[in-house]
Amino acid sequence: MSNVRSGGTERSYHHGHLREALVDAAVSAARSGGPEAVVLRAATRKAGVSAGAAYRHFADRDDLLRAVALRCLDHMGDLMERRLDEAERLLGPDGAWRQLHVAGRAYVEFAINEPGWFHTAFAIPVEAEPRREGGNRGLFQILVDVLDQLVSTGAITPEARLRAEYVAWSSVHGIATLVTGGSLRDLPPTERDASIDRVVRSVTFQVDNVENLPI
Amino acid sequence: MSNVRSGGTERSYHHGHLREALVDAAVSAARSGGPEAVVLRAATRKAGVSAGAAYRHFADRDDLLRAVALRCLDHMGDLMERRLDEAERLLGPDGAWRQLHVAGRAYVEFAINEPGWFHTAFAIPVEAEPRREGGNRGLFQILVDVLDQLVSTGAITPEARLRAEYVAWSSVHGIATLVTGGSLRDLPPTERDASIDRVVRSVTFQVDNVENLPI
DNA sequence: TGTACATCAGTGAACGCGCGTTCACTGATGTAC
DNA sequence: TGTACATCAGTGAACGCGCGTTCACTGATGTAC
Repeated sequence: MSNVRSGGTERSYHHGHLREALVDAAVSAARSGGPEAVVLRAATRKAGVSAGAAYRHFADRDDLLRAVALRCLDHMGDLMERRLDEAERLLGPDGAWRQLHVAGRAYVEFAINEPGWFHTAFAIPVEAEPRREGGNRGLFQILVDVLDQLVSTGAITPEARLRAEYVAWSSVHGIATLVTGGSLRDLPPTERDASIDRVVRSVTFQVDNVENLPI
Repeated sequence: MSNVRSGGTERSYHHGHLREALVDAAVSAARSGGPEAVVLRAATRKAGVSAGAAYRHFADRDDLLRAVALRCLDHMGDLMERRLDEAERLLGPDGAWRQLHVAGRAYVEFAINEPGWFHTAFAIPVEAEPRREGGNRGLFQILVDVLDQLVSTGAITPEARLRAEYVAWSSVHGIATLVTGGSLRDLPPTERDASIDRVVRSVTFQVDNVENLPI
């Protein structure tokens, strides 16, 4: 079974697409088990190949984990792009604000629906790959673009734009983390959703205000 | 060395405080290595005791990890209480806002100065212990109290108070996570600190605003 | 005050586990002539 | 078109590792009489 190619033909000595097959296997393990489930030997087993074969394609286990994390980030970026595309049709003059809102919501949506992938995406440092043809812009770039649009449409001042990515990202990443396995893991779903809603909405006010506090 | 009591007397067959000794050992391992460094066998070795002895005090490894996480949360709560106490002397009429600010800052301060403990604190679900004599109120209770004071001093409306803990906590937990080992791990320190500052300040606006957005 | 005994904290040896990684090898592929 | 050969992806056996956990045991402690 496992040593048969997708076409149904017997697997030859050379696999042909082993690298992808290993990443596929590990990505699917990570989906249910998170980063800990990214296990070299398990991936080779699933690909129907001996354990040592992995080392023709990855320097070590972390190298595989990085590849898996990239795929998880990619899935996340895909969802965000998709949600932004869907929202674009509905766009009014306050469009830039709504994009920020939609992007944030999609971020948390992904974390909730794919907690394994979400945690794997951030389990190891990866430097962004050059954008692939047909690929999404990447999480961070999407956020940057949306915030830049707030400035270019005059919704916020350039002063408010400064470090706004950290503000927006922190909120959304924080609620996503707390709610998927963190301390808020056991919130009842309706309360959980209301909280997410409150957090995502409040990002607007965070980004929009830059006055100084008394201290 | 390791099998000698603190008084310098030879260790007897019965350790006397093995549970604490094991937690101490594991807490100190977690400080530099995070939750993965909480290893039963290592803790017994450090306490100068056989591996099996741990099972007189902990059901399994997770049981030890929970005890360690509680201690980490406790350290965190201590820092927050301390910072709040220090700030109290300086308090003016806008005191409640400043308390929120100080508490948030202390949260991130802890994460940055003790990343191992910070990650261990949230590595496993723990239900809060009853408050010990002289102990702190616990992270979440501190946050709740501070937010309640915003209402009682009239700084925010009861409506704004609703789910404000999630909003405040998400921001602060998000930036702490991203900056300690997360995607913002490599931010240069000055930029990092400026970002933390921006995020913590912006919590105010998040909490203070509850208007509805167009969507 | 002394002795028998229950209690229970710690011993030490062993188990099974699955992992990451290395290495000399072998089989398939494709290229040069 | 056929043959020699270099290349390199995959084999399979082995290594060392340290872990969590169990178990029959032993030694110290404190309590009842």
